[in-house]
Amino acid sequence: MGPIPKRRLPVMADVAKEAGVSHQTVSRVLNDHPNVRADTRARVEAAITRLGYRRNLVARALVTRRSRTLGVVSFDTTLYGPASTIYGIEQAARTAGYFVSIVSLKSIDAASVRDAIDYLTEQGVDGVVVVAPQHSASQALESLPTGTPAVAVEATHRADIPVVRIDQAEGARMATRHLLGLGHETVWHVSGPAGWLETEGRLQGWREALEAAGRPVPEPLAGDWSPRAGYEAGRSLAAMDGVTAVFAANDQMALGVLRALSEEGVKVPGQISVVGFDDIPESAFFSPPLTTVRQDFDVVGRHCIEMLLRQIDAEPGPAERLIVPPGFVVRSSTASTAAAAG
Amino acid sequence: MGPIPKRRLPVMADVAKEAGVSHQTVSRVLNDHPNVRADTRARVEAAITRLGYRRNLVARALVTRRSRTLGVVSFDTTLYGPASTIYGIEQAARTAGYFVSIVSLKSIDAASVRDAIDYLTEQGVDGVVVVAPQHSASQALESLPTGTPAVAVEATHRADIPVVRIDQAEGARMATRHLLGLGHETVWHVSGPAGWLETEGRLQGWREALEAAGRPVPEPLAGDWSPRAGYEAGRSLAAMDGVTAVFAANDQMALGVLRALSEEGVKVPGQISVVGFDDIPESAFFSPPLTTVRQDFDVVGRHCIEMLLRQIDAEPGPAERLIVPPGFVVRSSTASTAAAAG
DNA sequence: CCGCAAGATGTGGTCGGTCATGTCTCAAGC
DNA sequence: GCTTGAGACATGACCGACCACATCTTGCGG
Repeated sequence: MGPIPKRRLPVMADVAKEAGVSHQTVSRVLNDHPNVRADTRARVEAAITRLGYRRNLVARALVTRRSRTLGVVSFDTTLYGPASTIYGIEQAARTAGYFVSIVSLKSIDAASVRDAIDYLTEQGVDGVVVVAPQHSASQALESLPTGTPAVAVEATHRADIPVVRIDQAEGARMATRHLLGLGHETVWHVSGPAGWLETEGRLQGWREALEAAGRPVPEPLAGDWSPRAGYEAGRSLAAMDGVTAVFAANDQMALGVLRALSEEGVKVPGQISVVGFDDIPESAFFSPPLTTVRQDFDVVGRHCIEMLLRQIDAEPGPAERLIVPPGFVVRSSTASTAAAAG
Repeated sequence: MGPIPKRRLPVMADVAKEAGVSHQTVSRVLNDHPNVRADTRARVEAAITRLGYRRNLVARALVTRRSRTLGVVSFDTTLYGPASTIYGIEQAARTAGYFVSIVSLKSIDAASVRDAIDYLTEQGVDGVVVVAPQHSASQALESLPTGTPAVAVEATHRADIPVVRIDQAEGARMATRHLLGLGHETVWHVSGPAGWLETEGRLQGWREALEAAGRPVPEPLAGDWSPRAGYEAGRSLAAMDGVTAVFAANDQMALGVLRALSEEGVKVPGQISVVGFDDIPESAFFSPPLTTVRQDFDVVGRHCIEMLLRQIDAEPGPAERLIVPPGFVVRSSTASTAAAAG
């Protein structure tokens, strides 16, 4: 036996020859058209397995103008939120028979988002979901050519692009009301970085809940989602007088706050109650286990795909806006002031 | 004005007509060939921007037989390790001008890995990186047609597929030696789930370090990477006598251990020292901050792409095996037994 | 002023599928 | 027996790029 001849992969014509039919019939079998006799179909299928034929989706995409690939633009896929959202997106897309091509940005200016979308468009994606909840990203969507199926997570300025978002303000309200309900006079807030839609939604909900209860609104401490930022905010908080309740804009920062307070000898929830946002898998095991707002990222991802596919398949109707309600998980990082006093 | 005519996107021929040249010249400008006169080039470029032309990469892929897309198969992209690795992969791929198509598996049997690879191959990816460090995945790679550029993270049975991996055993040895060096008689281990290569590497390193020092090797407690599993292991450990040092196979489980010990009133590191593995961003802020083995996932991702591209561009040489050394970060969850005694 | 090589540009075929259309067979209906 | 029509299959054009090769320009030496 000589060396195996380096032959190219079999194509449809090869299968056709092998089965003694035309390439068109092979195509019909592949796309299971009704008008193929059972024995012909069997012969073709046998030829396919015999040759190990795989259809070339690139060629198919060229003529159908459908790549069956969806593009995802995201910011920092290392964070729990984006990672989970993308996971949901990928699962839903694949069960629908779509591929997912991902671009994760390290910088969040409008230009890079635009570039990313261009890049994906050039590749011929059938639609795009943008998971970059910053103003800059939201602006970048404006330059998207009309008619390109797209879905935004959190928000966009464009009225013709559907949006899936979690009700951030409501989550913040739940957190704040919970603390107020425990008897705290007011609630301090460690916010996310500027420019993020989540940051604003959570700030707004927190402020609203405070104002609705006629409580003073302390100056928020700005963080950047990292545990370190939370830690620094925690140290400042510990040094201040009269702080009894803190609402951190995410669980990682809440962890930092917890750490700082523990180092300063401040008891949680004895002296200060802490609430987070996200419900990452770790938060149930913080010291103490964290009371937090639950976000269902999975659900967000699935809805994105649903809405995107609807746009691709159907005629464009009015752009939907889907708002996913957050949940609230009470654990041991919050307590009533009565208990604290006692 | 009537409705805007629904015109298709401009193609090369349109640009050619607009610029008064042939499509071939447009192609030459696009691929910046040398033999085009400067003014012709300028005219073509002007036409391109005027028409808003974007080259159709699908058509290009059909004839060049290069999709400039890389496939990634991964298990649970929600976990910090895979997520970070994929992030590194994506960044490196994009700077090299490649797209990344991701398939994340929810079940880890060989069949699904095989399906995923098939799926990607059909789509015409130029290469595949498999980030599924389980035996099953490793086995699935065996059926990969020879000649398909591929890289495995952690391991594979195939000698012709390059591997990038972090030296798990060495990391475990570092952790164990560190604890032994602090005077602990032996070290308990909370391991990962069966079937994972990391689980085995870490078990092996831990056992080796113990045996090298002539210490007894306790029965490991099996976990599943989750904080909850760590928590349960922690409770068992707290109920046992003579436990002074615990090495958890990842940081999340270490967190669970920490939590359980704290609930049982066991002081860390006063009575028991705990070491983790991964160095997730949170671990520096655990209570107490976690001593752990640092894995450079980013670096792994980058190396994967480097090796994959080398395979795609160059002739296949011998398969490389790259072993990335782990780091070790000492924080406050470990202490010497002397201190504990005192 | 011609020849000729190098440079600039055009022509047609090709990648591997799908789609529209055409041909052929065969049974039902008059 | 002949039309008719539907089912089964084949043929050729086409998607939009790249590539090999042909052709037309140039510039320069003799």
